[in-house]
Amino acid sequence: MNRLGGMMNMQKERNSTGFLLKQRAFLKLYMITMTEQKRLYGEQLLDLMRSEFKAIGYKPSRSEIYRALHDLMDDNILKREKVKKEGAKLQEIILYKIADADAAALYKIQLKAELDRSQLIIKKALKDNF
Amino acid sequence: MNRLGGMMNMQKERNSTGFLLKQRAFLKLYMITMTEQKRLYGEQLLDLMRSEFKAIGYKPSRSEIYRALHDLMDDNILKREKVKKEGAKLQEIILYKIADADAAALYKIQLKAELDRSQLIIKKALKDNF
DNA sequence: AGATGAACATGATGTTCATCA
DNA sequence: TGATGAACATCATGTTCATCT
Repeated sequence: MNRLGGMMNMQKERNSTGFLLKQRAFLKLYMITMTEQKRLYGEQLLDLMRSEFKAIGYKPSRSEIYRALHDLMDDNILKREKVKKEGAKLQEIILYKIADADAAALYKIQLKAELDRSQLIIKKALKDNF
Repeated sequence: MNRLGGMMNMQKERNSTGFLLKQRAFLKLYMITMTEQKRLYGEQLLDLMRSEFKAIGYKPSRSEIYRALHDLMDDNILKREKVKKEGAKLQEIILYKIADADAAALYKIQLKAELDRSQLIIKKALKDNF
């Protein structure tokens, strides 16, 4: 079916039918921005997201946060730094930092477009149906 | 786990984590509104949706349209009417009409809330990340 | 042949369990 | 014992196939 066998998979990040953006992408965007502002580890990022969106009624799951972070490492946008958690217990946590600022910026630009498009869809639905 | 065994499943229509509304619900809303305005059959509803959203880049699949329609019949919001398609071929099509206007109105109210909430999520993301 | 719908396949995401320091 | 992540389960949705007039 694919005429050029060597054409392979660019742009995985896509909604085949083009409906609203996916939660995973949404979370990746937030993980980047939050990491730009402050070094945090997974559990903190989860708590922060939940408290931020509590009023709106959105409560992301723990796994989805970790999956977003792992994705961003695969994309070479974030990198990890293992750290001994200060305090009594010797526990290891994983702090994230930006690995490639340009790649991060590019991803954000793409997500901006996705968010704008999603907003258009919702606004149109509100106009058409109410 | 469930203290009251007889409590059973009210409110199926829900996003467990409360992210954006699902495509199915979005299409059900449109199917109701379009049917209020004009009696149409499945394939026409599909074409209409696709042309309406072509500019935005959203192209719903045929099956998802039919699933939305079937759902609405299960909900007793729409009902069907088999009709011989006028023109040469004797072909049967299925026109939809509102079965219960109150139920339709109620569903729309609920979807309005879902759309508003989704819009809040997207607006917040635009504000927080850009 | 166009319209409908079921069957099938996959993707997105929630839930549970294991591990590690 | 809290943090991390993998394994598992399920739901949402796209694709393919069958049927009927």
